[in-house]
Amino acid sequence: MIYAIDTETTGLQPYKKDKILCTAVWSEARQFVCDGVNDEVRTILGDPTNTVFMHNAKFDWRFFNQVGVTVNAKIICTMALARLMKSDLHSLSLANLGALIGHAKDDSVKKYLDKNKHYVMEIPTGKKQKRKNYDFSKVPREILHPYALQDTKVTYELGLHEHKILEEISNNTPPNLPNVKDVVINENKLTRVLFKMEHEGVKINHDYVEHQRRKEVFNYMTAVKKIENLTGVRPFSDSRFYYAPAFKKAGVPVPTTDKGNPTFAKSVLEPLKTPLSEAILAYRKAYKRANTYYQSYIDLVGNDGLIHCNFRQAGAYHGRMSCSDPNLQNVPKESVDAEDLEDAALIRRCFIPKRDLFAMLDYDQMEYRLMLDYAREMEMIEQVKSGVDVHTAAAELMRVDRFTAKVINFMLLYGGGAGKLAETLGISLNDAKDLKRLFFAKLPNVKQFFNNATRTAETRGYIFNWLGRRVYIPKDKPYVAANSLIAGGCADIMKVAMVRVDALLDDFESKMCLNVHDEIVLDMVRGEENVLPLVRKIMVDAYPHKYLPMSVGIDVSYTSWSDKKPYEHDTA
DNA sequence: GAACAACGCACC
DNA sequence: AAACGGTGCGTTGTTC
Repeated sequence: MIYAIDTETTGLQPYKKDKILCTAVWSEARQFVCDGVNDEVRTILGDPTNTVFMHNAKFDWRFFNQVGVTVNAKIICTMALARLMKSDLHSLSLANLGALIGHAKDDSVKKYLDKNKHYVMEIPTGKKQKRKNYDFSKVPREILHPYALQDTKVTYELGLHEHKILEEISNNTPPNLPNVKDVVINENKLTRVLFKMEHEGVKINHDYVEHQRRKEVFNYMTAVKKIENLTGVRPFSDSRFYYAPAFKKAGVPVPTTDKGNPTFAKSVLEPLKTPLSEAILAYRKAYKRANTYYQSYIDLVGNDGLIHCNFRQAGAYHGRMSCSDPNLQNVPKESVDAEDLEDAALIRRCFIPKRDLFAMLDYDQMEYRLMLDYAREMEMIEQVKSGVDVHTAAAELMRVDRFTAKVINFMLLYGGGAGKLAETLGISLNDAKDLKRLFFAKLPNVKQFFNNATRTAETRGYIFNWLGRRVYIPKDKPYVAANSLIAGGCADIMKVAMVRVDALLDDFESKMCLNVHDEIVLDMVRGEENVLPLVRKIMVDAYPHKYLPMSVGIDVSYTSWSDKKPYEHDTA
C-alpha cells in the first residue's frame, strides 16, 4: 500500500527539545490526523511491504525515531526525487512543487502565527542579526490538523507525479544508455543511509570548542580596537563605507565588483600588507571562526553531545549533496608548522571519535580522473596509472611549472576562461589564451569531451551522466555542461559507494558519520580496522571505469578529525 | 521593520 | 570568441 505521511512539530530540533504535535496520513483508502503518533501510524511505518512518501523524509524520520517508531516501510523522499525529475528547480519546497501540479500554497499556519504574534524576535548568542522563532505549539488543532492533512495530500500526488515523469524518462532512454531508473533506486536507498549516518552524528569536544571560541572573540575585539585606532573613526563596521575613506586617504586604488561597488575582499587586501589591511583580514578571520564555526557547534549540538547535521540529498542541481545545520562540508582544513602542531587552534579538532577512531577515506583527484576516463585521454591516463600526480603530469606535458598546470587544471574542471586564467596567474590575456590553446593541443580528447558536452547542452538542453542522472544546463551557460557531468558524476559514484558501505557495515560496530563530497569519515571501534580495505574496494568499484579506475586513500586518527596519519596496514 | 540584494569566505 | 562550477552562512545595505 502507498501512503504519504507528514508530521507537524514544535520546532526543528528533535535532538534538543522539539516534539511531534501531530501526524497526518493519506492513502487512497483512508486519511486521518492524530495527536503525536498512534498505533496505526506505527503499524504503517513498521510494515516493509508499505511505501511511504514523505517530503524531506529525514526530518520526519528523526521525530519518529525519537518516539521509538520502527521504520521498516520503503521510505521515498519526494524532495530527493524532485531533483531527479527536474534538476533545475530553484526551490524544492512542498509549496513550490505542489504548485507545479496545481496546488496553491496553504499558508494558514504561518498566517495564524504571524497574526497572533506567536513568535519571538531574538538575537542568537554571538550573532548580530535578529531571528524569528515561531512557536508552533500555539497553533490550535482546528488549524494545524487540516494543514497537515493537506500537506500529505500534496505529497501523495507529488510522489505519484514524480514516478510518472521518471518512468517516462526511463522508457524513452535507449537500452544501451545509462538509465535514470538506476539513479532512482540508489537515491531511495540513500535516504535511509543518510538518516542512519546523521543519527550516528559526530561527537564534539565541548571544552575545546568553548575555549577556542573565547580566544577568537578576543582576537577580533583586539582587531577592532586596532582598526579604530588606525582610521580614527568609530564605531567600526565591516563595510565598504567604513573602509573607502581610509584607503582613499592612503591613495590606494580600489577595484570594484560586477555591480560597480568598491570591494575590499581578501584578494584586494592581502597584497597591500599595510597595518590596516592586515587588521581587517585578522578581524574577518577571527569573527568567522568564532561564529560561523565554533559558536554554531555550541548552538547546534544535541543533548547527546553529538552534532546531527543535515545532509541535503538533493542539495546541488547536478547531483552533489550539500550540508547544513551546521555545514560540516566547509570546515577549514588548516595547515600548521610541525612545531605548532601541539597547540595549533585547529577547527577540525572540535570533532572527536565517539568510539575509538576516525577513518577518513577519500578519492584521489576524483574529478580529474573521471574527466580523463570520460575523455579517453590515454597518454595522460597511462601517466596517472603509473602513479604520477595529475598536476605534475599536466606540467610535464605542457612544459610549464606545476603551479601553472594546477591552475589550468582547476580552471578546466570549472569551465573557466582565459580572462580568469590571466587574473589568477597574473599574466597577460594573450599569454593566458596561448596557455589554454597549448593545453587543449596536448589533450585533444579532453577538448573533444568538453566540446561534445557543450554542444549537447546547447542542442538538447540537458545531459545524462554515467549513472543516468539527467541534468538541465542553463541556455546561457552551456559551458558548464562538462563540469556538471564531472561533478555530478562523482557525486553519483559517492552515493552508490555510500549505499554499499552502509550495507557492509551492518555487520560491524563501526559506522559512517560524515561525507565531504569525495571523502567519507567512519567512526570506528578499535579492532575493526581490517574492514578498511573492504570499504576502499567498494569505493573504487562503485565507478565502472572504462580506462582509468578510481583510487582511494585512507587516513586514521585516534584523537580528532584533524591530526590524521596514513592507514598503513594496506600497502597494495 | 522585515524581506531582499549584494558581498565575503569557508569547503570540494 | 568567450564564459571559472557547486554549496551554506554570516554581515551590511537597500527597499517598500
